[in-house]
Amino acid sequence: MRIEDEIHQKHFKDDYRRLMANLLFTNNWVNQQVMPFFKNLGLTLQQHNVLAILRGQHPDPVCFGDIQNRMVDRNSNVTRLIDKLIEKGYVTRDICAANRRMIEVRITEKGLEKLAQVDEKSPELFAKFHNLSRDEAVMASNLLDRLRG
Amino acid sequence: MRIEDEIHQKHFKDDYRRLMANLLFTNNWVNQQVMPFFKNLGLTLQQHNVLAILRGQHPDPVCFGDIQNRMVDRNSNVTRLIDKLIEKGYVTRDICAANRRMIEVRITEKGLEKLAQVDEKSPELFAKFHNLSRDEAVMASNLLDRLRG
DNA sequence: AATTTATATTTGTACATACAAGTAATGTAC
DNA sequence: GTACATTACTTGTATGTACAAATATAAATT
Repeated sequence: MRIEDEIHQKHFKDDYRRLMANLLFTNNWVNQQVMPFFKNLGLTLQQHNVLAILRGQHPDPVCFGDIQNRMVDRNSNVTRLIDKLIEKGYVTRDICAANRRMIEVRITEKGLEKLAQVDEKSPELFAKFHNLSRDEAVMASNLLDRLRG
Repeated sequence: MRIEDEIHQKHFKDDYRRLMANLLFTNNWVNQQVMPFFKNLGLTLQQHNVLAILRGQHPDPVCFGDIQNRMVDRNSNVTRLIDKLIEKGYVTRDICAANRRMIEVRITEKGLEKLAQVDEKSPELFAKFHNLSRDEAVMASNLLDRLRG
């Protein structure tokens, strides 16, 4: 469905305004696909993002700053995200011996199991994106890369 | 800059996961361009969206349900958005005589002036999107339309 | 070594969102 | 015309975000 029809707007002032509206609208659409999926598994999208970053380095730790820089959503408050993940037993946190300002975060076995559970179900989530062919997905992604300059 | 480099991730499991990360990341990027622009003018993106919808029907009123359906971000709480806009004197609200459940919202002169002020400055905002040609903006927009199915 | 500057994380707070429940007016069925 | 359902908006609340200020450690400067 064209963005014009989605938001009942006859036309846009120019193609860039149309693209901006479309990006914001599509982001909401993506969130509506993604949020219930993760909610069912007892996670938020951001919590999952952190766990995936930690698995990438496992068994090495990752510090807060690095987590922040690797997150898709940079605005997340890493301190509070980690608090939640500790409550659930998915990560551990320790003060770094070499630099006591830094916090070493590691994923636990329980965290790895949760991620495995997510992986098992995730094809069901990504099926919702298969309205585009793989080539089109690549093309869209490249256009977004170029949009950001 | 490629999404891989933005979030320091070597590769994605497939092109659809890459696209999803890219969409969420790019949405944040867009918000970071857009938010300060509107903040400077004393509005939020959603408040501006409502005002633009009201101008489209001016001098006719628009009811809450229609505002909701035309908004780019459907999750906004229209009641509270309108409260804010009334505080600022940009809109009026009246109970609809024909159906007393409905609320008629209208943009004021002051609201129209504020929108004119936004319009005057907006080329400065949209210049940030000119890393894509117009044709590419159209192509990106069409891919997003098709992604949503 | 004391002072300043920079880095890494935490905390506070105002505001926004998601989602469920509540209220009030209208429409429908009997 | 009373009872029930539906529509349109409002309110409450828990959680999340944005942004600024605070803390604590380390590094650099004098």
